[in-house]
Amino acid sequence: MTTGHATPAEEACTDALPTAALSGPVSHAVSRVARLHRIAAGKALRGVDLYPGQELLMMHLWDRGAVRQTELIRALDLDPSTVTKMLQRLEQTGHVRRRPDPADRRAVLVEATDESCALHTAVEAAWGSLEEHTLAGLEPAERTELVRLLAKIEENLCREAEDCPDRR
Amino acid sequence: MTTGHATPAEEACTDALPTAALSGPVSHAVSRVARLHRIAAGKALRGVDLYPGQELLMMHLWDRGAVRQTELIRALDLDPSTVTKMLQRLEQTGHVRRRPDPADRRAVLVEATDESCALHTAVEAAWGSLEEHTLAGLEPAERTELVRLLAKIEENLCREAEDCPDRR
DNA sequence: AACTTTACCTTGGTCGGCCAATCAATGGGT
DNA sequence: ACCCATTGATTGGCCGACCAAGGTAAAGTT
Repeated sequence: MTTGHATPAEEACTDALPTAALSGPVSHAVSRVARLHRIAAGKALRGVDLYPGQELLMMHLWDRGAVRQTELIRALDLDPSTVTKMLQRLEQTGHVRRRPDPADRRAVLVEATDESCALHTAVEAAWGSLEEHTLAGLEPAERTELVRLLAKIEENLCREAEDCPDRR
Repeated sequence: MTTGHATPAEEACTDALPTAALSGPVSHAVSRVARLHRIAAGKALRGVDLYPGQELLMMHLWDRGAVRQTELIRALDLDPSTVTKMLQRLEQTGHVRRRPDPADRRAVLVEATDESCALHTAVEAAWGSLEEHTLAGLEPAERTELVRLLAKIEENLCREAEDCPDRR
C-alpha cells in the first residue's frame, strides 16, 4: 500500500488512489479504521442493548460506582452536553440511575443500575473479542508498537486541542 | 503505557486505569485518536465552510468530476443515506450540484460547483497540515510502520464487516 | 454581607453516521 | 411480453458528538 503497486485483488478494500490518501495517509487511515471499528463495536453490542459509545460510560460506572457527572465528562473526555444526553437515554433504558448530590446541590450523582450489572461481563467479553479481532494476525511486537504509536499521535492531537493544559 | 508504571505527570491525557483501556488498549486508543483527530479536522476546516467528513467527499469530486452517487458511496464507503444527506447539505451551501443522469433515470450525477473549486487548495493544505501535526515527532520509519499497521487492522475490520465479499 | 467569578449541568440546534423501510427504474428469466 | 430480482436513491428515526447559550448553585473577593 505504501508502495505504488497494487494488484486488483489487493485494492479490494481501498479505493483506487484518492488524493485524500496521498495527501494524508494516516489521517485517511484513522478515519476509516475508526468508522469500521465503531461499526464492529455496534454489532458486538447490539445483543446487549447498548449503542457504541455507551459501553465506555457503563464500564466507567461499573468500575467506580456512583460518580458525579463531571467525572464522567473528564474520564470519557467528552462534551458535557454529550454526556447529559447519553445519560438521559441510558436512564430511560434503565441502565443508569441519577440522583442529586446531597453535598452539592447543583451536581448529579450517577450510578449503574443492578440490572445493568448483568451486562458487565457480556460487555467486557464483547470488547475483548473486538480487540482480538481487530488485532488478528498481528504479532505481539506489532501490537505494542501500534499502541505506542497511537499514544504518540494521541498526545500530538491532544496538545493542539488544548484540552490538556488544565490538569485533566 | 503497556507497562504498569505511570508517573502522575505522564497520565495527564489519560484517565487513571480504566478497564476499557486494559481490556482493549487498541480499541480504546483508536476511539480516542479518532475523536481528537476529528476535532482537529473540524477546526482546520472551519475556515472553509466545511464540516469534517464533507472534505473527503469534496476531494473525491474534485478528483473525478461528475460521478454518480453510487460511486461516492462506494469510494467513501459510507451508508447510502449518509451520502444523500451530506449531498443535500452540500447542495444547499452551494458546494455541489446534482442533476439526473440521462443514461439511467434513477441515478443522480454529482459534481463540485465552480465556487467550491476555490476551496480545493485550502482544503488540501488543511488536510496536509493536519497530517503533519498528527505525525509530529514521528520518524519516517515510524510513520510507514503506523500506516502499515493501520492498514492491517483496517483489513481485519473490513473482513468482518462483510462489506468486502462483493467486488467493491 | 454583597458582589463577582467559577463550576455543574441542561437545552436547542446542527452534522456525520447507521439501520430499516420505501419507491422508482433497470435488467433477467421464462 | 410478462414477472421478479436487482440496483439507485430517498425518507424517517435514532444515536454519538459538537458548539453556543443559558440557569442555578457554590466558592472566592472586596
